[in-house]
Amino acid sequence: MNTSSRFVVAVHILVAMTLAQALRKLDCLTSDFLGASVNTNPVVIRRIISRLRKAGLVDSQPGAGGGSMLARDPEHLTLQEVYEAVEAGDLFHLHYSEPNPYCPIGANIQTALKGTLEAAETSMLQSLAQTTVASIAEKLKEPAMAYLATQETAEISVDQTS
Amino acid sequence: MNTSSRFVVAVHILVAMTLAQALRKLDCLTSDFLGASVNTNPVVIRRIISRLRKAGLVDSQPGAGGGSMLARDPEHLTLQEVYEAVEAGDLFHLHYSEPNPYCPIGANIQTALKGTLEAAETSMLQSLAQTTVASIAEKLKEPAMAYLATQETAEISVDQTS
DNA sequence: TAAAATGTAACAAGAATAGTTACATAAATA
DNA sequence: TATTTATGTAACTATTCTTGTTACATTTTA
Repeated sequence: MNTSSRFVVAVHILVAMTLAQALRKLDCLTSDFLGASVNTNPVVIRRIISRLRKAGLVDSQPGAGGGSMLARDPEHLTLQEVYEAVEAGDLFHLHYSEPNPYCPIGANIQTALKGTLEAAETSMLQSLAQTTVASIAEKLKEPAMAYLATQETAEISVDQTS
Repeated sequence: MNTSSRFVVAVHILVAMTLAQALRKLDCLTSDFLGASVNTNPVVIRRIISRLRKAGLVDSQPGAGGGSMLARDPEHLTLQEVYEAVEAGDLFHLHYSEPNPYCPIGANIQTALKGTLEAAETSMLQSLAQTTVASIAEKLKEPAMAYLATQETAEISVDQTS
């Protein structure tokens, strides 16, 4: 009755990259860093990034100083594309076992429902297409800037005590 | 990434009831009969009917001659109502473990996404609301009538041989 | 009272997701 | 060149959800 959490985590990752780029000019974020933000294992992050990379939404760089970064302008990257990159298959499950082909209902129900189910999935995707990664990042810009300010203060105080 | 098959099976059940009522004036269908049409165990049918009953879409009658029947006019029963009767919870999963509350992204991403996710789910439901159980049943009327004709012929031939 | 239904608990099987460890590979740097 | 720091991915476990199945109490009709 629901999607995996991959979609929401994928948006989280892309928003983090958008803000890192906009606020700190960071070109790469590591799966360790992203795992700490999402609160999961770095391998879970790398698996989702792997799907985003295959869809052309991010690039990755192995080795020291590496990580992943946006491959697309977040202003023109919609949540529909993110959804399609990380969620596989149709939204609606059909019957697990094929319905009885000798029953006139069983033999025809899936064909009869096809159009309705496709239209419903398309409506959902068109709704997601109205939102961009940049627009979500914009909502988080304020708290992110406030956070960075405290971080820089903390760094200074660390410098002072060392 | 998808719903359970309960939704499609629920529509199957309701369409069967609609056609039984329209073509044969049958007031009740048993879970055995429906299980044979859907191609699953009768208990699976009874579990789905249990949800439909709690939502007020069908009535059931225990005992000999019992079964289940529509409690609503199929002309005004939409697939949105069927979906909501058998699928629980939100369409989109949020993070499994709460994202890091000390990260400005982790602390705010769910709130920032809420509106978009709700709008997408609502779009899907509004699309399902455009289709009634009766309109799906109408598509199956032709094959169902053809099937009943062969069944009656078979019954007659059985009568003749007995 | 017997037969034919439902309702539901209990348990097994299967699939998908997420979490974890491990390790090969790649790139930067000392 | 060797070390460090990343990614990529395989393998395995745990959890959750769904479905399938058996069993049995309960209800209704005949």
